[in-house]
Amino acid sequence: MAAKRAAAAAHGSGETQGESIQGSLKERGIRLTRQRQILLDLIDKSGKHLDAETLFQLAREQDPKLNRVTVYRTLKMLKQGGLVDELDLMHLGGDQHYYETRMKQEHAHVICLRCGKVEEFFGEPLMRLRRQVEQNMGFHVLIARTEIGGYCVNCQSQRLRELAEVAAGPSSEPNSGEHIQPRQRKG
Amino acid sequence: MAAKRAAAAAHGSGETQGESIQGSLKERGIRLTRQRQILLDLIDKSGKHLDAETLFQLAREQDPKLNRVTVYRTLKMLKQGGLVDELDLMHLGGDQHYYETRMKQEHAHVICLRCGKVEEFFGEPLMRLRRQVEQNMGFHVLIARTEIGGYCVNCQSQRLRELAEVAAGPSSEPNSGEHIQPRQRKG
DNA sequence: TTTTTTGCAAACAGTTTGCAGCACA
DNA sequence: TGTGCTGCAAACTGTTTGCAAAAAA
Repeated sequence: MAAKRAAAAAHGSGETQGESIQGSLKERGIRLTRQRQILLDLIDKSGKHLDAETLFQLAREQDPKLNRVTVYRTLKMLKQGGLVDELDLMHLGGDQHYYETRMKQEHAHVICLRCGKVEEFFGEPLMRLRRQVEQNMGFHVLIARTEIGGYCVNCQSQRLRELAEVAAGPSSEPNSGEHIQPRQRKG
Repeated sequence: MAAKRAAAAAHGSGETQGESIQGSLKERGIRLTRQRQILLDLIDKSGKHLDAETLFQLAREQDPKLNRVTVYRTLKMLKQGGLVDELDLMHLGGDQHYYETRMKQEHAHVICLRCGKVEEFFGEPLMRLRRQVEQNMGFHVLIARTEIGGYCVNCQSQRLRELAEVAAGPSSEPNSGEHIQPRQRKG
């Protein structure tokens, strides 16, 4: 996988939460091209965590000429501008990155290592953690990322069921919601 | 060839964690080859977060024939065996992964995006978070990873100083401790 | 001897770069 | 109309795989 430089970009820390990504870009004098419009729309609307390739596939449905490279460049721009956050989601689906708009409240990502379901956890421990790091270490926090891997409720009971009826085939009905699929290489 | 040395004895790091990695492996019936011995020693001793390439370079000093692939395979094995944790450290140094032994207490990694210093934060918010995720969501947590990016105390004052004396050259004395260097590509 | 494990070369995934031409402000 | 943006091809990084030879148990 490729290397990317995690440039210490100037994330405007106390930013006004109400603005759309599009608005923010315009303010920064960044051109709002057709391609970018498509990509921003997708990122903005899709509640899911998209990776570059998925985003590319979706974008191509609207503009078949749109190039993969443009997706990467746009994502990089948004990341450096502090408009999207980059996630790894425990690398369950491979080594690609996932993106979400940065407008939301701070949260952890809770990933089921069995079914790939991704849930978000909001709560005071996260604020507390941030505050403590800032106070105890004098650190100025710009980005915080928490990812938790394990087994979701469904998969836990699922597993018990499977252990019980050893002979039966897989009858698992996956949870609703967002899932990333554990990736396996060729071979 | 150099015989195997039961290195479990003396590791100068004052931690008597109970089990050594080597011990755990033996229990699992995994062969303790010369190469693995070297790699395990390095991972165990080095307090730092090593990536595969660095580990490879260090290992090669002891055994010039040792191959990069062996490093990856060993790391994969250790990861799957739950003996080491895989970190991203905010991708500051690129997209490679970093590794640390899993024996320690749960902690967050706090990375300065300017000087690359990596510090560890231990504290109750982390336990609290884990507990809440388990209780509120019925989730069974296996791995938790928190990475925080921002500016360390030194770099904050450093920045002020730089803004003040615009003309002067870089006089920054980096912090002591572990640093990863923000990487830039060719070109 | 039997079963792993290694080394080597080559493939692979995800991402980035260089450059000529196109398009937005 | 000029500067920024796009598409294309090709490079690049980090990692994995297939297979024969080497080394543990």
